[in-house]
Amino acid sequence: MKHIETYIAQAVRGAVESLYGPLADEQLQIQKTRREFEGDYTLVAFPLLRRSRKSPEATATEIGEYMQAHVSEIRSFNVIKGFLNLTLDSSFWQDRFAEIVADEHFGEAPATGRTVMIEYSSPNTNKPLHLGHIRNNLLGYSVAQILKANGHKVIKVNLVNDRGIHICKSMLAWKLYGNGETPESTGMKGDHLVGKYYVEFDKHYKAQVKELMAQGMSEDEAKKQAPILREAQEMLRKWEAKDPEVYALWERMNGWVYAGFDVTYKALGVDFDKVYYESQTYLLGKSLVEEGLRKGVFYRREDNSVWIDLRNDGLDEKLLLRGDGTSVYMTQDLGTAYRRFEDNRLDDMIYVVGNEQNYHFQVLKLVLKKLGYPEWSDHITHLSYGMVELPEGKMKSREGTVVDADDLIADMVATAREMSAELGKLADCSEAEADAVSTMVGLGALKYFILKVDPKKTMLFDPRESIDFNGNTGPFIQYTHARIRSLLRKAAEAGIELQGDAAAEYLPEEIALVKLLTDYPATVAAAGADFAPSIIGAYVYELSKQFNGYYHDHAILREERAEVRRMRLQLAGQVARVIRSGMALLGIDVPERM
RNA sequence: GGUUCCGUAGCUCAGUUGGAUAGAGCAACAGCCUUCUAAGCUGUGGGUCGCGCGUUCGAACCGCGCCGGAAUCACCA
Repeated sequence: MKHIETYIAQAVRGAVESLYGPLADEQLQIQKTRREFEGDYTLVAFPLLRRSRKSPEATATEIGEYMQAHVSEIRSFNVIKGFLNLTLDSSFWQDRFAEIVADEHFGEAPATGRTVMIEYSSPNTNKPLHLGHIRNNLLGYSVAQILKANGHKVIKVNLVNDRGIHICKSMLAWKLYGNGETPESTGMKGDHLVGKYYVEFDKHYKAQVKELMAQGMSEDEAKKQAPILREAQEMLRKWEAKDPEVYALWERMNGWVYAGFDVTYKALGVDFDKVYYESQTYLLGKSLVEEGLRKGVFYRREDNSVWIDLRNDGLDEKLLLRGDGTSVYMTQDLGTAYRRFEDNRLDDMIYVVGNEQNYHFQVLKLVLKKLGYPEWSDHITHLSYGMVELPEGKMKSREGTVVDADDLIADMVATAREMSAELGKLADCSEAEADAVSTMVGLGALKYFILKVDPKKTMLFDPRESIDFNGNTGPFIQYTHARIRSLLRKAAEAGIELQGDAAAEYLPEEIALVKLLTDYPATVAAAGADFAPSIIGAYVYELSKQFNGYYHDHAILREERAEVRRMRLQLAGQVARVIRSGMALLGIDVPERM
């Protein structure tokens, strides 16, 4: 189905041009009529005054009269100040509704042939996932869903930071204090067990620093000299040299972490088409650095380190390769970017990474451009998101104020369960069904809460108060869906035929719902263009809210006129369908009952 | 100090890319369940859109300058 606004715009343009002659695009301003005024679409007359040489009111009236006479879909119009409000005939909307019902792929754009890669999650393997990762994962997954709905081929990738000093810290602490503990022996999730030893390391490290300082060493020196840190650094060197014992321990403990992550990812409902491991990619990019040196884009310092000078671009000098020839973050990212574009013929590459990396991505794009790959540079998007803060301020792992992802998910589900029990909602359900619904609702609340916020903004998360199940929330939308599904079940039980002709007079509220439904494809397109799940969230909420008002005021199943009842059931069914579809773009499931 | 981002109701957030009287939810208060699920619906109160100047028919939105906050500017990843 074509976007209706485009169709209307063409009709209006035709009318205005036959009155005043050819128009530039910016002179034709059409928008949906605001709710407080009567009408479907509004033409702003001000930009046309120079052509009409009349007052705003006279211009708008003239166009309105012309359109009413010449465009069959226009039923009436009114003019308020310089605004021409056009009302379409209700048969126009009924035809649109019939199109929606018939369209099996409503809301999905046809294939574009474009391939987009999106990287998200990108965890370290030394500790479990936390609230910040949740925002990242939900954003990445949702944007991937939205891009698919926009007709792109999407490749979801994870880049796991599985190597480095942080992993060695956990490994060493486990070796020293672990007594051979395993996830099996302790019953702990693997990522939590490894995280426990990361904390353990920090404890001993701090104690050692304190002791060295008590012996008269300066703080800076003590922080460098603490034996346990030296040992961890030694371990990293051994790892790079592929020392069999260290390597085996590394593989074993990372294996625990991956098993743990898998559980969390599954609980969150996110997945990946491909997982990259930094241990396999960290050497990439060195040849690109060589290339940059040859081209004179980079330069080498006396100590052999390689740099790029970006001061003319408003940035600083940036290190690309260490003096000892080992790679840094930027080296690796250049390499992976190169490989990804070469291997996959990507049209776009999206990185879902926190805003603390804004500078990094500025540099990455500039370096690629200067290396002579503007076609990549221009198609890299850093989908930057703000921190999630707690009422006490920022999360700090050292102070134990981190909100653990697994705990949070479990809490949300438990709360949903309690709420259901309190409201007596799932009394006649099986235990398994009650579990499934509570999981959907708890996660729906969490996901919607996070995704409705503009990613750029730092957001506040109050574990006690923020997550609500009433008002502008995931459960509100899920509930709307469940009520409609209940209606349809009952209709089926009563043997009411839903298919077929449903010719009936539409109420204004019903036209309003149809209008909202027709907005869905354009909403999906807008969300895709901006990588903005929040646009979908706002739309689905609006649709639910509007339907709830309608549901409250009008009988649907209890309506006695058969064709009106059928039309209303069909309308409700399409609302439920679009809710389900939109929520799926957010990665949120909707229940049949709740 | 440089760069980037943010600032809208007591709180959490929208605001269709410059349009009409700036909107939701939460919290507060007042109502609505013998009738399709009350996780719902209706109503009341609540605003110097951080501040100032400019651009124009028109600015929360664009430009400039301030104020406040965040991130970053590492031979960490």
